[in-house]
Amino acid sequence: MSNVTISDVARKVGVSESTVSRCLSGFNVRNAEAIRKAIKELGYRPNLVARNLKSGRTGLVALIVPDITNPFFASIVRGAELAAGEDYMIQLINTGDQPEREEWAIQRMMGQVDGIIYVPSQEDSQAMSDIADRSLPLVFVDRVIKSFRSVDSVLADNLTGGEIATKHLIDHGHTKIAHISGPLTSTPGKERAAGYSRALKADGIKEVADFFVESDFTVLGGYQAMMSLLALPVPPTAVFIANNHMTIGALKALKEKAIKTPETVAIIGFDDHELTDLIDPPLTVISRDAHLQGAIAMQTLLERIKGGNQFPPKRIKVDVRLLVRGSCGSTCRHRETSTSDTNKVLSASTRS
Amino acid sequence: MSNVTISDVARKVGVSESTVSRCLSGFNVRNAEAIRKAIKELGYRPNLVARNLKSGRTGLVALIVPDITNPFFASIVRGAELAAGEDYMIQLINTGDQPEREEWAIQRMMGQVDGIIYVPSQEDSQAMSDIADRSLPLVFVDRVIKSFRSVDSVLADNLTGGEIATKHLIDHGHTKIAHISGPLTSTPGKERAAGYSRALKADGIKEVADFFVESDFTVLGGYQAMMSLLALPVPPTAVFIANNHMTIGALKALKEKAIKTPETVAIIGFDDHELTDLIDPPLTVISRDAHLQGAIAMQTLLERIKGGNQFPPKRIKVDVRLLVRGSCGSTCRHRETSTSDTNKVLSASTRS
DNA sequence: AAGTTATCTGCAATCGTTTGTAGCAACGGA
DNA sequence: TCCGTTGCTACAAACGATTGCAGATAACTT
Repeated sequence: MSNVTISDVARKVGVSESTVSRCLSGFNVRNAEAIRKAIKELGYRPNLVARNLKSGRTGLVALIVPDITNPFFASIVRGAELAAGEDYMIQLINTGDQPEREEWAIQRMMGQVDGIIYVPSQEDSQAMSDIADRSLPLVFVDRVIKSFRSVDSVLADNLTGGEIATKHLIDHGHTKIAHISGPLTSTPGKERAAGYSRALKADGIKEVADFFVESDFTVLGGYQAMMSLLALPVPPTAVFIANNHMTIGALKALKEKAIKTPETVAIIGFDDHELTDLIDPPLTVISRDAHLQGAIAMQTLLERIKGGNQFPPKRIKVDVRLLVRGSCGSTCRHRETSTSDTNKVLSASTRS
Repeated sequence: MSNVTISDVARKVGVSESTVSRCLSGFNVRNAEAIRKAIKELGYRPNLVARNLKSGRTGLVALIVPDITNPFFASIVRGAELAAGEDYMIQLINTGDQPEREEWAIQRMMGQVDGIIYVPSQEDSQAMSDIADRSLPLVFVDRVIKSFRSVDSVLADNLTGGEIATKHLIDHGHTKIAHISGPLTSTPGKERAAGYSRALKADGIKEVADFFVESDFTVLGGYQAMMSLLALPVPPTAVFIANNHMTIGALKALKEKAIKTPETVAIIGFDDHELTDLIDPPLTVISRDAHLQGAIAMQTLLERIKGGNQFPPKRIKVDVRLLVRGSCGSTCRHRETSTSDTNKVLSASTRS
């Protein structure tokens, strides 16, 4: 109960409320000492809600993500928080990839936050019609909604990632290369699949329809997809899997079938994990700096909050790199390939 | 910019602001239809900040955790969010286990949220003096601050967990059993270590000072602790490790030294992980339902927000269970041992 | 000492809602 | 016909802070 107000303090000291207020905001005030004493004695804390009403800003930023339990999104959130500093607090919402919940969240957040960082589930969501009208600052992360071309976004270089991953498998002599993709209605699902196709085409390998399985970015989906690949008359000898959850599912399938990796089936995943180098064999993956991605998103949002629409929409792509471990049959020596070095600058300022 | 206010709507329809307000809160109003139409046309959304100022509540609950990147805390947050429903939103703060940041967070949250769910880093934190004065509802999760005996808390049954873990190693014939513990200044660190000691004592095994390494719940700490154990003249044949991060570090150490698990050193961890059954060997752990723990915490907090101090402080303990996999030398058949089944229903597990 | 600044103070309006109170009309029962 | 009830409505006062403005006091200047 925040029952002690600024007027209690004022009364106790014998000055007006405005004097106390000014004292708090750093102005020179005659009885500053007495005021500070009274504040301490009464245990007064300014009511931020009232302050915000007057100032028109809330100091809150909404972070709408599919599932904080996914370490990748957790890192994004962490990075965003670090970049927010002390001025902005984070309001977290998990959507579970349910469009209705996303819509609800957006509606609820409007008028309550100063801006939104949003990882939408589908490229054709309708949840956003209002947000544009009311010009609430918004940044897409990891995925975008197609109809909002003029909104800032911070994506990974998925196309290049998919390409590098597939090329890596080709370089190991594979030609029967499958892809377990995410939903093609989502940005990363679509782009990584495009990278896969492009790499195959570049090496003149014909795409086999059976080798392309569209799944749903979940553990179960990855499991089922891998099972269906293994059941093919001519199964693939290598699989590129489009995200971390599906990779886990696929590995469970391989383990269940007692199929050897990388001897029988080589595996390359997308997005790293704390434990990827402890599993057997250590997993080769395409990785990116999720912290950085979250930090850039927050930074962009804050600029937008401050600057309004002064500058044109940004479309930022974060680097992707190949972490070679054991699951494609390479040596375990870590080799890293990076798409470019353009955003190392931000990296330096946002790291803990 | 939330520039369209309730008075714009009122003016457009030709009624007073209060009529619009009442219409929004479900009262019978003559021009209800016209009002709804005007709201839609103008794109009016009530300013929640103003509403909150009047009502005195914010609809916000702070969740202060050490690190959302730890899947265990992520699950707690997720569980808490689900239990919050649509009435309360979550404000997330990562402290990185830094006491100053915890204190800052608490100060900042007061007067901004209706309640706090808090995972403190140390049992003797000073951050909390104000919170008690101002009787802001509070629930501790996973860890407590000693000087606040009269605050609700939702802990795991760490003592039993440590006991079961150690007993499991004893049952496999081990006598040279080490423990890598968390900080003894934290609740789970202390209690799990106590469980370890109790189990050894129960079987008449003498505690060896060298086999008890106090670490810090981090990956690096676990790595170093395991290294020091391996460097002993007589190294242990089994190790109970007090949390997931340290277990990862310890496994890296074992892998680096090419030491076989469970043949040379058996390992049992605390807290499960998505990938624990994919690593080699699959990891035997003590586990608990983090989702549930978060959900109970939120539920308790909401009761406290509604009911004030009507009921005495709750100290809830969540069950712990043993997941037997391969890292202690058992068969891979999943066996589960649970401390009890009392808290399948949320409200059933209250202990004084 | 008088005039001019500079510095501080209190009053009152304001942010956008909600809500108690009193007024007003319509309606029905006697 | 008159009065009591019902059902809405508008007015205005909150909620707890910030801030423009004008007045008051102090501090200089000459």
